Amino acid sequence: MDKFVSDTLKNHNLRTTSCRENVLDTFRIRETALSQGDLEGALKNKKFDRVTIYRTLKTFLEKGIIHKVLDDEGIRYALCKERCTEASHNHEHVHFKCTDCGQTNCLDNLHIPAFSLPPGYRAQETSLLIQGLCADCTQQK
Amino acid sequence: MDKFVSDTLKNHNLRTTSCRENVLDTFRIRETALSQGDLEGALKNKKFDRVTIYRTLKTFLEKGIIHKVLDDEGIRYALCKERCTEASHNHEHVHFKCTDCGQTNCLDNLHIPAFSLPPGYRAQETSLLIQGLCADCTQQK
DNA sequence: TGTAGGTTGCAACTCCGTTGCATGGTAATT
DNA sequence: AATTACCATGCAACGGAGTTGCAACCTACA
Repeated sequence: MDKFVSDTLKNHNLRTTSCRENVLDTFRIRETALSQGDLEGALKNKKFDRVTIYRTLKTFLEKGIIHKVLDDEGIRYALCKERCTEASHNHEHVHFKCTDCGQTNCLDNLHIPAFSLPPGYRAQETSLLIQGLCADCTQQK
Repeated sequence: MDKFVSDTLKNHNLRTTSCRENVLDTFRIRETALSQGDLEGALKNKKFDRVTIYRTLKTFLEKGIIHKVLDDEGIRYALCKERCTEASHNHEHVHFKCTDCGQTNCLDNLHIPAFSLPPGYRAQETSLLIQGLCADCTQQK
């Protein structure tokens, strides 16, 4: 199994199990946001119970290994970059969803510009979802 | 029934039915984002079938009367402001979810600052979700 | 007031989120 | 290498939400 996978599990004090290794490896290889259904499909030959995949995702969320990605179609998950740890989860997320190929990716280099909230409001976490055409799909037009 | 309600239905070429009037009126009164479950609860004495409420929301979405609001907990819906019409739906949404009281509101006065996408990317629609404490909940701390 | 066509309620199905519990597996200790 | 405490898994089960088909009903207009 990949070094990133075993290291990640070890660094977050998680037991290395087949399901966790496979889920994490799928995120590593696909490099895009995945839904629970995507994972079930990708690992269907491994015969993991859907509850196990559900609990694996929940555990990874709690540990800060992945984070939620939201769009019109529902909830997906993506790997957190180095900036996220269990103690200080990254409080700013920028995601791009291509309306053509359907892929959703994190734009880690893009930061949310400053904005001013109404009086009395306090921001703790912000996420920006941009929908449009990704570079690959733009070229094909 | 409220004038806003009957006008809105008429302006979008929708027949005025009891369910549509009540759903729209609930949005008008509550002034916050509502889930299908919220609406079922608010209108449970009216005995509308949950499929009817589901279809009402779907119709309102298509007509641009409401729009989806997404956060960790799932999908909610909120009234679109004047800026949205069926032809040109507003392509920028800013929502604030209070982590204390749980309410989600549109921040119509707040615009998403400019940002620059990676080469080749084209934005069509953007939505910013800010989570934190709203003015009411901040005061109570 | 009658009619055409849109709307509703009901049944039914699927998918996802969630929990309890018994079983099985991992990792630390000896 | 064997033991063992505890965590992880699979299975069953439940509720909620999304979705569709269809017959009955109701709105809007002539």
